[in-house]
Amino acid sequence: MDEVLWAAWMYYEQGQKQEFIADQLGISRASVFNLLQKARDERVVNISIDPTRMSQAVLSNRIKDLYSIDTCYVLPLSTSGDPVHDQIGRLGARVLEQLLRPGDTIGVAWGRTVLAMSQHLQNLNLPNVTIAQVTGSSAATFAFSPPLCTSNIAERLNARCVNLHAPGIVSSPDVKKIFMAEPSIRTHFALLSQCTKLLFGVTPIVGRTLLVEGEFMTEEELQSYRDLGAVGFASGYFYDRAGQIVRTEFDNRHITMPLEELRQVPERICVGGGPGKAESIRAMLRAKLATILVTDDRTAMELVSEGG
Amino acid sequence: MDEVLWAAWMYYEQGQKQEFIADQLGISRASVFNLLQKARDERVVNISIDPTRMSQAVLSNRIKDLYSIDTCYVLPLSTSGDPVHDQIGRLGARVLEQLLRPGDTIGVAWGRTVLAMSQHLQNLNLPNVTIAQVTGSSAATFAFSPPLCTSNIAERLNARCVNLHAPGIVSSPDVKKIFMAEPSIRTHFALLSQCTKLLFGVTPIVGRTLLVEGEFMTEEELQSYRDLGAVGFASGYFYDRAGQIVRTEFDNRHITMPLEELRQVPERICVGGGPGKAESIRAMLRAKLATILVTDDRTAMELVSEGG
DNA sequence: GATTTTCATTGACATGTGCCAGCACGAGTT
DNA sequence: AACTCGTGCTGGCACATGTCAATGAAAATC
Repeated sequence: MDEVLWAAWMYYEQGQKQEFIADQLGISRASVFNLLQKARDERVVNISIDPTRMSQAVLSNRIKDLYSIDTCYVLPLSTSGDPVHDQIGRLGARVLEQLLRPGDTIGVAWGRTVLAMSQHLQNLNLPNVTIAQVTGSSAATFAFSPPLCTSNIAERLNARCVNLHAPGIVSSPDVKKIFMAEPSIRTHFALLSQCTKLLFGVTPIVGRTLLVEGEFMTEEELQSYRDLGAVGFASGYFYDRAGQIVRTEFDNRHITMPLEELRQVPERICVGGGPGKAESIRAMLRAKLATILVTDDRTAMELVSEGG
Repeated sequence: MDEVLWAAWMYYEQGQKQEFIADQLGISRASVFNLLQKARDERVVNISIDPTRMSQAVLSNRIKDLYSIDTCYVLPLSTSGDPVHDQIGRLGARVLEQLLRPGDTIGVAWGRTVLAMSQHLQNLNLPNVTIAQVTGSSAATFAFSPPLCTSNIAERLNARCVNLHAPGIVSSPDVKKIFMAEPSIRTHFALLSQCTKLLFGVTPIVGRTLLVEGEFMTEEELQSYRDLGAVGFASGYFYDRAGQIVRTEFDNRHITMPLEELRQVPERICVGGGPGKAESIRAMLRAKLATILVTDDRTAMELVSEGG
């Protein structure tokens, strides 16, 4: 344990060669390499890119102006092995790390990218940070479910984790009302209304979607939104191409942060990108759900080009 | 500029090889190397070690308990080319980066180690941080003078820099009184009393010292402190082996933060180490000038061993 | 106590990186 | 136009790093 630290210090801060360190510690150079590997794995060393730079590129600024958001971070997407949502999660992690302040309360939705992001966060240790689940859980348990996204992020940030102990969807509007009147649920929503930051993904609603596959809703329920012109879903709400929120009776059974309160949150970070998501993201931006966007360069190109 | 960013991202976040990046960008591998170099120089990438680990070692905890301070960071000192104060400055930089909070006001003294520290700070960008000079300047201009230490740190942290526009030593107590009554000086000292953190070095007062060489005081003035049993100087005050503050008429001509206010600052970080400093540091700790100590392992050993 | 499993450690080889001298090109100078 | 200077890019070599199968010591199992 201590050896990892010493090796890391000598290598990364003092710029010593592995061989020198091996001599000092009386072990083989290969072992020094292993110690350094461990140091990286256990995040004893932080190697990270200043995310503000990612928002200074030309593309970022055009998007920022075009959609009147506060900041846009654009990732240079490479043909590496990692899937797109993983790479975006990585940049999202850097962004959150930079934006995080002591005393923050962060509302977290769910999704593949949000989970990926949680996995790439460094272990930070700012005082008095709270991570709160924005949406109730779905019936099925899958890797990127709301409680998992929330608790993963809280763990990495050494923050208080507040899960929402309620289903995401209930059977009738009346049941929702009953739930919402419960003291423990009321407390949770009171906390949510205090959020200083919000974190969510986007999903288009064409073809097979996570919404249906995650047993969050049925194909029929989803279709009813499509019929009303919805093109995407983010932070708990559906919206159409023009950025208008689309509602059906489903909303009355959905236990999630109210739209008015959501829009009050000063910093609302949306992480999302990859092929086929551009249209959905464009509409989401028009709906003013996000103030900060983290995406990839391909999607960013689409966002500025077909100004449709 | 953009290329630096892309290369850095692909290399450090995606783990691509330089050759691959060279292909992508259509340049030679050597150029990619140069871009990465630039990225490191310009601090587009941050490579740093989590300093909390440095305070979890056995040695750190013994010092912490022995001298009743809040935290002690211990550096594994190697026989590398870098001088000791430079290495300690490096660790000090990591510590400050971790402790820094939005809205902080940081009082900065001066010294070789404090300057070294400023040079190793990353470019951070927390809102509303102020760096204030604790002591007036000396007549001679040397590299680690109070205004330089202050402004270097402020620059790196993108913080407001407030220099103290007054000499460190004046010719008589009356002149000090006149200075202290000046509105601009009063404003400065009002700011200092609001400090949330303090940063200073230590110097032993045997042999040729910076105090005399920096033309801060004369050899005779220094000797008068030695005669009264002083063994060190830190954050503007002399103290003896038992940790008692030692005063001479010199104090009445010294323009610096008052002792009572200094001890009110919640986090007082002392950076210092290297051969011959242990005794001075021990006495400084007894004088309760610091709450946080950053030092090297050799000095740390001395601090716990000869419990004199 | 013998046998198997696990795991950290290592030497040696394969690969990636750092460095430097030399080249090409544009800007400023005569 | 010729010259000089400065800057940025590149090829190729020396060296540093990453990888992996083999080794041996400790722990677990029988």
